[in-house]
Amino acid sequence: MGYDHLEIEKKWQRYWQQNKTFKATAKPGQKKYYALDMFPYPSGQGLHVGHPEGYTATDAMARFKRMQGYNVLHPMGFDAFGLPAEQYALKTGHNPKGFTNQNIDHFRDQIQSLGFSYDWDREVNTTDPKYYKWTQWIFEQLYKKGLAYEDEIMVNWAPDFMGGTVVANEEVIDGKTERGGYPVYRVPMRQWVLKITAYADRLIDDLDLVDWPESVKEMQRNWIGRSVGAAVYFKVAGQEDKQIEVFTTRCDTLFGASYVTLAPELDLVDEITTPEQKAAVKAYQEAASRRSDLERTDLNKDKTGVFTGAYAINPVNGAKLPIWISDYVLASYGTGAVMAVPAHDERDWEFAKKFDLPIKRVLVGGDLIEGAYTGDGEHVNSAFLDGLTIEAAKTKMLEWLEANGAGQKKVNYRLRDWIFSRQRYWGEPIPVIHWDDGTTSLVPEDELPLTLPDTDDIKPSGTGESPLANIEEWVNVYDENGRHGLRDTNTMPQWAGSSWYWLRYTDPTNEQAFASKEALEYWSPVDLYVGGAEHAVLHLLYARFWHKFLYDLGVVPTPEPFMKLVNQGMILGSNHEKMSKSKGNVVNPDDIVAEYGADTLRLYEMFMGPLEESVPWDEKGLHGANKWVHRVWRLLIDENNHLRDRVSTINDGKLDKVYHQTVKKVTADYERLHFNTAISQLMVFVNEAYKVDDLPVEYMEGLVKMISPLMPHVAEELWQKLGHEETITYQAWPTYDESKLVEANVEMIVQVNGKVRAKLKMPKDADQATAEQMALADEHVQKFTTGKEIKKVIVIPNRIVNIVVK
RNA sequence: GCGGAUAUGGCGGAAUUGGCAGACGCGCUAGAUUUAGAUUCUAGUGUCCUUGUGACGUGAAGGUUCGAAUCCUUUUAUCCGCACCA
Repeated sequence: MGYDHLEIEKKWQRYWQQNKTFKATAKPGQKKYYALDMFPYPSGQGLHVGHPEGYTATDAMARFKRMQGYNVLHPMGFDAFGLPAEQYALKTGHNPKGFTNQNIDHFRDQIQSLGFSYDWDREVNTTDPKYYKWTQWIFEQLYKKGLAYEDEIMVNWAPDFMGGTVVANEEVIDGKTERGGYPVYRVPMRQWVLKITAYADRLIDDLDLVDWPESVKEMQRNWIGRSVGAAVYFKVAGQEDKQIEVFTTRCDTLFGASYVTLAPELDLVDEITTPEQKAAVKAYQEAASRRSDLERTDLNKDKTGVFTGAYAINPVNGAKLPIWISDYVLASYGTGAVMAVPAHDERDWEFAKKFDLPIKRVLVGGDLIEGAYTGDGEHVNSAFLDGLTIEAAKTKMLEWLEANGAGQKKVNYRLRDWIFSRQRYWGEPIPVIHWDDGTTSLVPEDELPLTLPDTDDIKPSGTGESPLANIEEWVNVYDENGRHGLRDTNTMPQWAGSSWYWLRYTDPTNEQAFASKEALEYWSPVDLYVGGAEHAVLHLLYARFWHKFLYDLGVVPTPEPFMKLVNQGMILGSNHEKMSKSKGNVVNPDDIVAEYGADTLRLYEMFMGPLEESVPWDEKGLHGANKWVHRVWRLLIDENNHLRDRVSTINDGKLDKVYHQTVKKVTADYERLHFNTAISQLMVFVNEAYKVDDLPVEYMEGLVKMISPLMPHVAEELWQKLGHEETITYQAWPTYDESKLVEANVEMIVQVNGKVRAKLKMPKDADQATAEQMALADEHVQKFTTGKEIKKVIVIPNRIVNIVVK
């Protein structure tokens, strides 16, 4: 009878649960390690093989760190507000709560079947009022600090989506909703907005504090899009009370400005347009407003625009510049106005060519017939800037602008404030009351959580408001003086609950605070955070924003939440394509666990390749992983399920070197999350162990410990068979002896002109002369050296001898 | 268009500092065990040829170096992100 995964995995999962083996308790004085997974949205489809990849990596780290003496926090929870549940509710007329909780139970069962060492007493669920009480509390603190405000803004209105809802910019793809593909229109609406832009600089600068993939940092920097430049003020000729503020990163080219361009949507356009141009401007504005963003960018190779009839005065030389409108200038970026320098900006150059506007060179270099010159060079035709290069000219121009009140240094961001309201039922209600007298107030903190009304009557309101608007007994409120008001019917976006959950895990049942100061100080920050690359910007930016806000309030101890971030790669279908139902290449982890066991799945997913890379699923590879699980078992256990006689205290020394090498490599590789190479080293060790007669019990215990982070069930069972009663979870990690790795003789490579010609045993640390002499004396080497002049001999001790001949 | 990443046998991948390219696994070939299959065990497995003590070989082309998968320049392909951001 061999290894029976069904019986053994169930046995140890039960043991861990009954003994609360992984319960984490803050122990001041003991070093801690916080290993975190991005918590899942519990979809109706259940777990996907992609989920266990990241989960196994953090779990292996958690188990490894426990054995190294760390007090480990390794929690799991559910990000359970979200669209599918709401859609289900609208379709079936049931409350999404029951459906969501069912899905959570299913997910939890699936996750538990994989043997992860989570402390389930710390499970969080974003839809639990005890949890979202604190999501609402954080919103209220933002409101009190002026970082949550209502504004009439252009939003993405999707009237056919969910009975009409507003979606965030990032949820719009090619003018359609990311989910469902419904058309999106830009309309003004009153929305809750969070002032994430107030944190723009710190969100960029503090990226230097964390150990994250460079690609993610770069994406965040680009998303925030900080650009340093200048605001320059242009007076409108003949209307001296009117001023146009432009933003430029190239104030050094101000002498080369030949016209000014405004976004067609600007109010100022109507004020300055001359009567003769009114009709043309009006027509252009209408045409532009009808074009979607897509048409204004992707599809638009050709520049369009209309002259307003008005002129602006260049503050630096008094030149009269025509004012145009064009949709290549975006109202949403900067001030919606640019000074056009066609000689040194490609867009301006194209526009000037098309409308035959003057192109004035102010920098030496390039050919202005061909296109704009954007490189560096000496300035010309620029009065006090002549002879300077770009950087020096910028500084000097800024000084001039400031001294003359014509402009100043300015920083601009691409990042916009975060539209925070959704017109949905299944989200955290925004705890705000709008009174009939026009005032607005927060739901008092001691009345939180403001819970969702428990109703099956969830229908679109039809007005653009959420289904909550239909529920009169919830919406209508009266204060102690009988004053009537209406609750805000907006709910928060799904990002809200996930913007602080790692803090809640540190103290998940606290009713006085979102977490105690002691718990936060002990467990913060998260040491390792693993999740998909799709969250590189949004989740991670919002999470950092909230964390920093709480840091400023003095309620969390670190400026950044996640010290090390790793994006696991995708597991592709066996056809190298992304797994999807329509392609029929989806693998269900339940089937793998049933057939091969969780240990095999875990081992295979970690052996497939580097954690960060996307790798195709391979049934044969999975089978190979299973073979190795059995191979380890058989190494130690005989056909009668007893420990083999070969495992004893006898050590003939044959495994010394490879064992110590293995401990060294596996320890270092686990530390770097290089599980695939750690596993390959363990395979090498097992292969060697099969070749010898005596298996020292010390080494076998070391082996079982080293496989335990990856294959915990089989490791527990083997540990028990080795005669131990306690779980392997808290056993000390094996150590290695550096002296066992070195031998008296080393093999040195002898090259002639860089080509390997011999491999010679030499005494360790043989000096240069000895090594050279031995190499030259070698018979085979001589075949390549005789009759040739030896120019040089390079000796790298204990490694290589390279003989250069001619 | 801009930015980032990747490219190594039939496949997944390894090579921590510029020092034996292809560890480990899959697959394949041959043999052993087995009634047979599965399993297990042993040996072999980059390409080429004149089978050697050989030549070539890390997307392509150059370069630096005694020595390059690794460093530099150019280039191609794929993936990801952004995209008239002034």
